[in-house]
Amino acid sequence: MQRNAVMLVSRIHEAAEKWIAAELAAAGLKGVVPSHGDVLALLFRRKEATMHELAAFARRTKPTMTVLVGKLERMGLVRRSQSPLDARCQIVRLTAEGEKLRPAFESISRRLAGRAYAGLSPADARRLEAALSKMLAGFENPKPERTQP
Amino acid sequence: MQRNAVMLVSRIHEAAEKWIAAELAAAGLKGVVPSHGDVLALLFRRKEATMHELAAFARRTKPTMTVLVGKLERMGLVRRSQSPLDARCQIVRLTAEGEKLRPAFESISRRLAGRAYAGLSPADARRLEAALSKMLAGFENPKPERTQP
DNA sequence: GACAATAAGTTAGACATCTAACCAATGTCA
DNA sequence: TGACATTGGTTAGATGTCTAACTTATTGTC
Repeated sequence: MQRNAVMLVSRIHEAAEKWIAAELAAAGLKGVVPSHGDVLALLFRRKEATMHELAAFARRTKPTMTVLVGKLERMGLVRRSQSPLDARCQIVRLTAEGEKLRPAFESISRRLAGRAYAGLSPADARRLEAALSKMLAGFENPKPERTQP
Repeated sequence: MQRNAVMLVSRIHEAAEKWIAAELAAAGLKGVVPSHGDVLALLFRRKEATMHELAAFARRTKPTMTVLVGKLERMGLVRRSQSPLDARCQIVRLTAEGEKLRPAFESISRRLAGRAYAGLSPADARRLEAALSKMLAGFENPKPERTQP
């Protein structure tokens, strides 16, 4: 098994998603996936957001966000309403029920970071973030590459 | 936007998957996702494999592998046949058509690594892999954690 | 002001992915 | 040997995700 950086990144991503999903289930949110978590995370921070803003924040497409918010609405955690300023926009807000989840979310978020950085010195953590940032830039801003046959 | 390690890992994972899918499409494999690539990668290495082995290698469930191999079979890249030794096992092999893809795959794999490590010194790369390995272990072998309210 | 262009959302359809349930073949053990 | 457990694989159904096409509302331009 090769253990190059991309493989490691993939496996960490999958393991982290699984861990988060398990924590959400333990908090009473069975069937909630990390993307739902992103939606709630923005609403904890901003009180309200449009579908478009939620999609951008969660880095998902608009149709996907329609599905995600639809589920959260059926679960009674958020509420959708039409914006009075722009009739095209749907405003999404937390319900009282959704607001109750804030402490559980903050706890999960804190423990996630703790787990990720466990065993790393602050200097190691800084170097890790720098290296990952560089790696991300390499994928997101593709330079014209030297083609190797 | 927070740029902690988990967030960076998620974004790198998504960017890398997108890059790989685009490269596969450019190589004439429209609609082929990285998981299909994992299937082919093992077959390039081993000539044949059971569904179970492919699922373990790609870290996907057996039902998912049924779907993935089904698609590759419809595309004419692999062939399924029953094992003569164990009637339960399906043996999956590359077709001649599938074998033709080997050079393109090796090129993509090489360029992927090049892109991931671009701008990192060998020492940086080593430190990065060590840190990521530690992080992965933290998620996959969850230690009993100190609960923080 | 009329009309094209843009923007916000949804619907439709496809697909990878999962869990649960199932079938068939093999292994185990009294 | 025969009952039971285990293993390999598929089927069924649900869901998150995408692209393409569409609807409706706003904006920009002549």
